[in-house]
Amino acid sequence: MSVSEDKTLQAMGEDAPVSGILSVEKAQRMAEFFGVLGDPNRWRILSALASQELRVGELAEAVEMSESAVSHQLRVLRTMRLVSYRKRGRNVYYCLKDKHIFNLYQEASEHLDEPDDDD
Amino acid sequence: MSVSEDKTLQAMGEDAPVSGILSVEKAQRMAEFFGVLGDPNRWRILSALASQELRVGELAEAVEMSESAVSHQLRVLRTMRLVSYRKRGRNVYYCLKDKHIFNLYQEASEHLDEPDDDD
DNA sequence: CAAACACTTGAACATTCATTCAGATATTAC
DNA sequence: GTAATATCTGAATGAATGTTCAAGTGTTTG
Repeated sequence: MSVSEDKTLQAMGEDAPVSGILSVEKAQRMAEFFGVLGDPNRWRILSALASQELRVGELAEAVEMSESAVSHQLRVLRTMRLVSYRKRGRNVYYCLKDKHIFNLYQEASEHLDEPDDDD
Repeated sequence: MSVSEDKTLQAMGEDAPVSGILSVEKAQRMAEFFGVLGDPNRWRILSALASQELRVGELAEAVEMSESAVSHQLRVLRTMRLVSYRKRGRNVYYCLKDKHIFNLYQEASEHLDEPDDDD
């Protein structure tokens, strides 16, 4: 990326100075990331991992999904670096990778809890 | 990552005290909201509105989409209360509804820009 | 009034995506 | 070694989703 780094409100449009529109590439990356958070079962998995490290089997039982389905979703979450894991024997323990997920959750919650001023 | 002393962390699991898992309903609402942000064209629309209020036609031209497609997406964004609008004559002006979108963008950017410590 | 304009809506189509199911890999137990 | 356990993977199926196209509102202009 040739342009300066983004930290603020202005950052959103700095890729296209004239119209202030996100570049297709950046928009794509944003969409991919948020799309991963666009599934209820993935949120349940993430929330389960918020309190403790869990094995795949425990995770499957906790969120009431098949182990296969959980494994598939964990791969997606791994790809987006939302979870990390460590292998011990034939078990694999997963946990949240960083704190961004909490901030995103909080920000979304605030938005969803906001009253409808006007519509 | 550490578990205690983070109230946002606790909030994520407060619906299900035992296992700390988000309720199906809450997970569903989260997924619906983030799912809306899981499309590149919607991000381009939002970024276009970040700098200025725009009509549907202008928006369509700016993001290089058909007016119909833009209108469809604006309905989705309206449903999630991410944009608001005002009618003037036969024109409809759209703008961003609140600042949460900026915080979400920034948080996601930080996450995406993070180096891969381990994998 | 009719025509042009701005925007919205509904159905159809193509694509994407999450789960299931069967099988594969890898580790531990006997 | 074989059996059992834990997880992963690939193909297939069904559901969800975004765009296009055509038609539908509502508003302004001549």
